[in-house]
Amino acid sequence: MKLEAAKAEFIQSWGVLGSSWGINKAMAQIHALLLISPQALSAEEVMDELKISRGNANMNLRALLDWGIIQKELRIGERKEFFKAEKDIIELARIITVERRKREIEPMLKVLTHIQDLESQKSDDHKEFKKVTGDLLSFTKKANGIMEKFTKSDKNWFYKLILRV
Amino acid sequence: MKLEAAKAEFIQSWGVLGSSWGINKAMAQIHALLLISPQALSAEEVMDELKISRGNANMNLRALLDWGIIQKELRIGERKEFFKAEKDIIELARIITVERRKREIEPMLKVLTHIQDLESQKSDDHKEFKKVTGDLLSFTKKANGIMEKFTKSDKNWFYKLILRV
DNA sequence: TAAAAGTTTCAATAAGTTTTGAAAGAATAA
DNA sequence: TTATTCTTTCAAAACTTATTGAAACTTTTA
Repeated sequence: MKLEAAKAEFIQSWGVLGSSWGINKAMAQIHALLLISPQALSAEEVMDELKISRGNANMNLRALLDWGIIQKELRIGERKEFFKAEKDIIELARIITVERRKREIEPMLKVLTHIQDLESQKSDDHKEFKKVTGDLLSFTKKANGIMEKFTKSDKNWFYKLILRV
Repeated sequence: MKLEAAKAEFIQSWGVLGSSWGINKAMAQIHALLLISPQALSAEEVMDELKISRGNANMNLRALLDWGIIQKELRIGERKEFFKAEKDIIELARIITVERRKREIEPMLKVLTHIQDLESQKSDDHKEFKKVTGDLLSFTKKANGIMEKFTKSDKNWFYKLILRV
């Protein structure tokens, strides 16, 4: 397989896979492109490589910056901004875990905690509701704990975990 | 807080949260409704409770069946089909893990494995590409292994893991 | 067999999301 | 200051996905 073909396949697939995680195609493809690029790229270069518009590139580069998985690079003597991706996969996983915990797990914990505070009643409905949402809350707390641990531990924690699991 | 209000909040929030995981609102809400319902519900009842159309209810009930997180229940003497959700949260997590591994991790492993087979070259581009996609592959394999372990272990594995982590 | 009770399908429409490209805004250089 | 280079914004268009509701289909009952 030729390098160019492999790159194209990687970028395309990243776009498709991204969708199943609720990440839009352009965002996933920009990320893939920056991941495999040895140097930081300008917005212009991203647009050209992926054949997307200026607005689209700008918007999704900002979203990636916002997630913290790419960074701006400024070069002295150059007016343009360049963008480079976090290449350390464990660090990437860590950042994504931090963000998903913040954006998805925390709101879930908030809702589940809020609805625990129920006027007492002894109907089946009430019992079932308490039981299921209580179980869900306790499970979510545990998953949350593992995620937090992972994000706060050193780089090898994950690999050590695998050996033990 | 009154039970009815808590139920409504849970169902609404499940719908919203679902979206961030790429699950459509109706599907997430039907799941939430069945989760907290002590008895199995008919398509009719789901439509009424959630104010959605017959087609929508049917389509999303089938999607949930397809995921394996709800089941049909047939009652003797009744022509209607009833639907009930898996209530055991660990079992629910297990099923979701099995499916996501199949639908998301496996295609990713396939792509990453496929693009490893590269014509040799010694450009920076080539080196960076091999390194990043190789790292990604090795990380994904490890994550895949953990997921597989979880799905094949007994119910307490997850809780035991938490104590050790 | 016909009627009744239910389920499934699907074309049309609605709703939501992404993308574009032109215009406005900033920052630097001349 | 003005021109130049780059970034950001945003309304419109394109595209995608979800939803509806009527019609077709299936199964059971009488």
